[in-house]
Formats: sequence, structure tokens, C-alpha cells
Amino acid sequence: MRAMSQPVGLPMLAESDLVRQVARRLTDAIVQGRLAPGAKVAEAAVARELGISRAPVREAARLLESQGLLKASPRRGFFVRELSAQDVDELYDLRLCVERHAAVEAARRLTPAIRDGLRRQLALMRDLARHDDPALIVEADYEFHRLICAASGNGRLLRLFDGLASELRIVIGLIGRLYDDPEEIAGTHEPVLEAIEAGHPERIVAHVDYHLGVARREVGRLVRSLTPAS
Amino acid sequence: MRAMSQPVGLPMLAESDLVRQVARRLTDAIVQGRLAPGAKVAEAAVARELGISRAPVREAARLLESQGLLKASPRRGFFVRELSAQDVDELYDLRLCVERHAAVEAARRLTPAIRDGLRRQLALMRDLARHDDPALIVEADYEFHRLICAASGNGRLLRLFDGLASELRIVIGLIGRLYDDPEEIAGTHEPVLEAIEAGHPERIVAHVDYHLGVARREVGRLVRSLTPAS
DNA sequence: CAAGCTGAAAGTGTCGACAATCGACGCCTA
DNA sequence: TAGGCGTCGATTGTCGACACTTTCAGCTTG
Repeated sequence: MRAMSQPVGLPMLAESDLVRQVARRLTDAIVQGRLAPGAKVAEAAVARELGISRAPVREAARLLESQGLLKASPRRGFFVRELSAQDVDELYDLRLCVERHAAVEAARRLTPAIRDGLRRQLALMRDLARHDDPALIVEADYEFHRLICAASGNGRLLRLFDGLASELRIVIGLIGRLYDDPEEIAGTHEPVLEAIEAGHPERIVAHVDYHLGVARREVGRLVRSLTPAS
Repeated sequence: MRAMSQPVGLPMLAESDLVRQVARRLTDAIVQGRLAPGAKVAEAAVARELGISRAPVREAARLLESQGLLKASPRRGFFVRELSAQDVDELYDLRLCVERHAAVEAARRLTPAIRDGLRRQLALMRDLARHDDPALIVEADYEFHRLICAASGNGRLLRLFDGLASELRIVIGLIGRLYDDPEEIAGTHEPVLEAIEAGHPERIVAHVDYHLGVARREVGRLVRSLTPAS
């Protein structure tokens, strides 16, 4: 007999239905760069490959469309979203709004468990930076920011962050690496956590701004290198 | 001969496919209060009523789920989302983040056309406040805020605002009226527009904060009156 | 009389199929 | 030879059907 369902607030990866499984697989393929921006996602092909009908694939595609990973072109199908430099700017503007608030709020509601979680994640990131596995660093980076958003106590904010991060990972996944100097980026994370632990709203905002500013420039450079003329 | 297709950044409401039509109808029914929170939205029933198959209804329901209007319960169907006081708090926290940024950005990029649009909308709101048609006032209020978000030039921000507003209108639609004193709310809008026209970021933020604070209290009171014990 | 069980009805999750539509290839014409 | 047009293939949008699950009403039983 299986364990009883635990009513924890976790995202519930039950994955019992096909739709979420397909959505997960497509998302992975996109953020890992296996499905390049602009690539067509044909329902029938995906369905054949997974050995299922088109209906779940179709619903999963619409789900990903609402998250901004796919773009639906009526009567033509779904395509992996292509991000312009302006798209990246929009995404980082929103990240700034959201993560400023999340960090300040996280500081207000900081518990020992959350603080330890953030410290562990930061240590992990530093560790990965030394061993230099670009894809894993991106993951750890993402998870650190996600923990802060989760610590804000605002579930919608967390979902919003997930959406923004997914979109950004369309371009990041293309290369597999984001930062030239992984140690540097770990270095800009540290003051953010320190400011949160200190609980100074102004310093929190300043450090979040600085860190996201660096990241924005890196990703912007990445996008411009992909689309030389646009 | 018709004009050539204009490559403007408009949302392109083609509305040719059934999915969007169904989504639109369901959304209207919810924000107008005809579908109460917690009500079941049975695919088969909706499909029968509209004389179509279940497939488009299903996709529309999933679309609305991603917008937070419906909640999917596996193997049980879709239900109109119920909003708690905490949900309202979350939504207004996000509105604050987003609309602060939108208003400041709108001031930076203010053009005469946009300024006139905002003024017209404000005048319309004042006019409606005198004639006291609660539902229309809510619409006009929503549209004023939406114009500011659109003026920010950030399409994702606008979509995000639309999502937040939709969710809030689940509860607002229940009563059909939001403010006891419509003139007062028009009064708190005016300084926001003035601050945007003046272009002082601090004043903009202050007035947006004040206005949304008033609105948050009103909606919060509304929600608590609906769910006495929770 | 209340609580648990049983059966049927309703509804969801998934499937395969058909018509409408879009894109591309090849053909005809100037 | 270049450009426009018609036809073909492939894919989407929509539909009806079937199996399984959930729900609820009525019955049985302690």
C-alpha cells in the first residue's frame, strides 16, 4: 500500500496525468537547449515519440504557451519562443520588481530553517563554481533565487518567478553556460544573503539590484551574440 | 481595399478558434459573478450548452486555470477558484510591485496620446461615479490601471496585471460593487495621474501605494464579509 | 436511527478519426 | 528563365467513443 498523501505545500509532483508529464518533458527539452528557439513542436510527432495520443500533448503545449515557453500560431502549430533583447529587458524589469519585494519580505519572515537553506544553497553554488559545471551552476543559481521567493510566503510570487525564470532559460539553455566567471556571480549572491540576514531593506534592495544588473548584462550580451542583427 | 496589416504590437484578438471564445465566455461568467467561487465547471455541461465538443472546453478551462480563475482537481474536474483573505493579500502585494514600476515607467515614456488617454479614462470614471453604476465603475477603474501598465511599454507586465485583475474580479464580481463611495475612489486616482504627469518617481510611488492601500482594504473587507469564519 | 455498503449514473482522461486549412512542390505561361 | 498558379501532402481543429474513477442515492445492518 502506498503512503498517504502528505498535505505539504510542495508543488505536488504527482505527475499522475499525462499532461503534466508531457509538459515537464517539453520544458526540460527547451531549457536544456535540445529544442532551439523557433523550432516547431508538432503535436503528432511528440505524441508518436511518447507513444500517446495528441490530446495530452496539445494541452501540455497550451500550458507551456501560457508560461511563455511556446508560442501558438493558429492553424500552424506551436513553436519554441524566440527571445529578443527587448524580451530579456522586460523579463529582468519584472524580476527586479518581484525579487526586490521577495527579498525584503523574506528578511521580515526569516526563520532559522530558511536561513540555513539559503546558506546551504550559497555554499553549494560556491562549490559548483570551483568545479565549473556550467549547467549545474545555472540550476543552483536559479534555486537560490527561488528559495528567496519561496521565503516571501507569497505563493503567487513564487509561481510568477518560476515563469520568468523558465522564459529566461530558453536562451540560457542554448549555450548551457551563463557566466564567464562563475566565482564572480557567487560573489554577488553573497551580499544579498548577508543583507537579508541583517534585515536592512535598503541594503537588500541595493544588493538585489546590483546582482540582477550584472545578470541582466550577461544575458543581454548572450542574446545579442545570438542575434547579431535584429 | 483594406489597409495593409499594421505590425503594431497589439494583442491580435483574432478569436477565430473556439478555445478563445469559450475562455472568454467562462471568464465573463466568472467576473460577472454568474459562476460563484467553488462552483463546479463541468466540461460536458459547458460543451452541451455551447453546442460544441468537450475538447475546446477542456483547453479553455486549462487556460483559465493557468490564469488562476479555475482550479483543477484531478479526476474531479474544474472549479471556480475561491479566494481567501491571504489570496487577496498576495494579489495586492504583487499589484503594488507591478504597478509602482509601471507608473514610474509610464511617466518616463509619457507621450501626449497616452496622457490624453489616461485623462479621458479618469474623466469617464468621475462621470460614472456620479451616475453610480457599480459594475461600470469597476470596469473603468480596471481600465485606468491597465492603461498605466500598457504605458509602461512592458508587454509581460501588462499580461501579468491582467491576470492579477482577473483573479481579483472573482470576488469583486460577486457583489458587483466595490466601493461604498465611488467619488472617493476617483479622488484617489487623480493624484496618481498628476504625479505621473509631473514625473516625480517618489510622488508616483507614494500615490500608487496610497491608492492601492485603500483598494486593498476595501477588497479585504469584502472578502471577510463573504467568509465570516475561515 | 445512524453508519457502512452497493449499485448505478455522471463525469473525466484518453484515444482514434475526419474535415478544414496551410505550406510546398511542381507545372504552366509569358 | 522567372514568376504566378494549381494541386498534393502534412498538420491542426474538432468531434464522438470508450474505460475508469468519483459521486450519490437507496438499501442493508448493527
